[in-house]
Amino acid sequence: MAVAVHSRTERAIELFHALSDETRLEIIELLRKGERCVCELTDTLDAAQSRLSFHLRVLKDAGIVSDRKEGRWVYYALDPEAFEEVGTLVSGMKPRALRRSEACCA
Amino acid sequence: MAVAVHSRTERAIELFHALSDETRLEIIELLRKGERCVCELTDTLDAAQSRLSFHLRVLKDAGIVSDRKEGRWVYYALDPEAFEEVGTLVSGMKPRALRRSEACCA
DNA sequence: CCAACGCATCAACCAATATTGTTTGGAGAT
DNA sequence: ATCTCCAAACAATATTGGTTGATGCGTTGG
Repeated sequence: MAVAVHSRTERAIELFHALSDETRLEIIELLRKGERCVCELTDTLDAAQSRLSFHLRVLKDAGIVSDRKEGRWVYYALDPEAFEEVGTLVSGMKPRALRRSEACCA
Repeated sequence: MAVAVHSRTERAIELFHALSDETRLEIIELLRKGERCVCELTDTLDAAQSRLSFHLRVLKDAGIVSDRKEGRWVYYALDPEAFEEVGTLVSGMKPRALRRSEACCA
């Protein structure tokens, strides 16, 4: 499921977009302490279940979290690889020229 | 100009949002080669001037690019500090527990 | 001084995203 | 079986974000 062949740029957009939302950053901050079920996230974040479900899906599609089903609960956890990937992407965006290579527009 | 006192989270959102758009990533890729005026960006990216102006503002507000006025041209360049900042932010988001600390919802 | 240029800003519009409430379905428990 | 609980899926609405075209302002060259 969710195959989606990504260009490098599309992948960057997906990751950065997933990280550019307050609720999702709060989820990530919570999950840093270890995996959590949706019920605890809704309690802690005081958010409607359907809202969290939406944001968890965005994070999951981006590969930032993974989910695991156990009984009637679903546990979400951070995927460390995603953060490595973001780090690599950011490194590749740094300027390689130190200002004023040669300007355009003479 | 653009004072805006940011919480850590708000700052992260601003940065990630600025990076989550194709046009803006293209601008960044171009600027890696050195500073450029808006006119060259419009030519290279084949984008309307007002469109680029919009995206350049987003990047500038986020501190990702800086601008320099010279005669009738405005030159934009990447600000390396911003990428350090993003790197730091990402590092601080990595999970500190390696899965299953203690689960909730027993 | 005026016309052309380079860029920012604004308003209007359209597309994409987020929120809310409701519904559906799967897993226990009784 | 049935009831309860958890979470995903759906639909409707509200909000945000990006694009476009027009306008305005400073700069430069004639």
